[in-house]
Amino acid sequence: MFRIDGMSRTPVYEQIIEQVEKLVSLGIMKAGDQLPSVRSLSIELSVNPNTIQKAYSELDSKGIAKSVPGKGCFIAESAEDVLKNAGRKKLTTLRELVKELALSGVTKEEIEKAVEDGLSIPVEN
Amino acid sequence: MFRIDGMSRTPVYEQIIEQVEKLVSLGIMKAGDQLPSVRSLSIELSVNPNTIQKAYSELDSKGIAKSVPGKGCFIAESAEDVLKNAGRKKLTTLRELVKELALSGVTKEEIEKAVEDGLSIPVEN
DNA sequence: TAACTGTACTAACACGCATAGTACAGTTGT
DNA sequence: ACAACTGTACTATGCGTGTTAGTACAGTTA
Repeated sequence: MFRIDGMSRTPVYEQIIEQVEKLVSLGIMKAGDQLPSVRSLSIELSVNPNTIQKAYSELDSKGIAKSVPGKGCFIAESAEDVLKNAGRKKLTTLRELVKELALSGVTKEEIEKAVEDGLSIPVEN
Repeated sequence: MFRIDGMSRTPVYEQIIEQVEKLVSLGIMKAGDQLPSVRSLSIELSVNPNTIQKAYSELDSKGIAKSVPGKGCFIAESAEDVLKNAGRKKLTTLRELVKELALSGVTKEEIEKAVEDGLSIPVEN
């Protein structure tokens, strides 16, 4: 269910966070669904339990997951909303990236084509 | 001429690189123009000379600047081309960001508007 | 010659990521 | 009640990287 890229510069715990968010965004996981336990996932990914806990506790802080001692870690009711709002904030990043591309000489057409591609391609991974 | 954000997670030397690239992209600096000396810039930004050197030597590796012992560090002839090609590669980043936004529930219209904004707004900073 | 330039090198420190190990408390099924 | 699971907390350690500090050397220029 999860996959870690050991060569990536982004920390393992962040990779996990991103993947959980992606699963929710894709509708593969919904509010109430249980995430793998800290220990089982740590074994599956061959990482330390503390690393998983860090990811889960951060997901908890964000309002994307809810950890319940003794029971497990579950997707929170607020998850979808949180991600939707986070997405809106990323629009700023998009604006800046487009500006940056335009500055470095990439044509308007190339940019618009890339956007179109991103919008049309349904899903992979 | 340069500004460092100490709170940012991106290393100081990378911030310098980005700003040099931006200056070239904006046409503010052109091939042959001299960058501040390692020592003077280190004082101006209150960072270690080694940090500046790291930035300059990386800019040299990229083909954006050319360091000449005894003389200084200058914008390379190849700078514009290098940045133009780098920009094209960032189109992939753009595609992925758009896909990510679409996934998290941001509408096509919102995305296209952000792109339009990025394309239209002339320049600031 | 003096004052500037880039370059090279070692040592040290700080911080964050990750590991290792242990322990405690709540929940669940038998 | 017990065993087996859950999340949580805490300390200690190792490691990589970014940064600082200090010194030194070589080329350029006035």
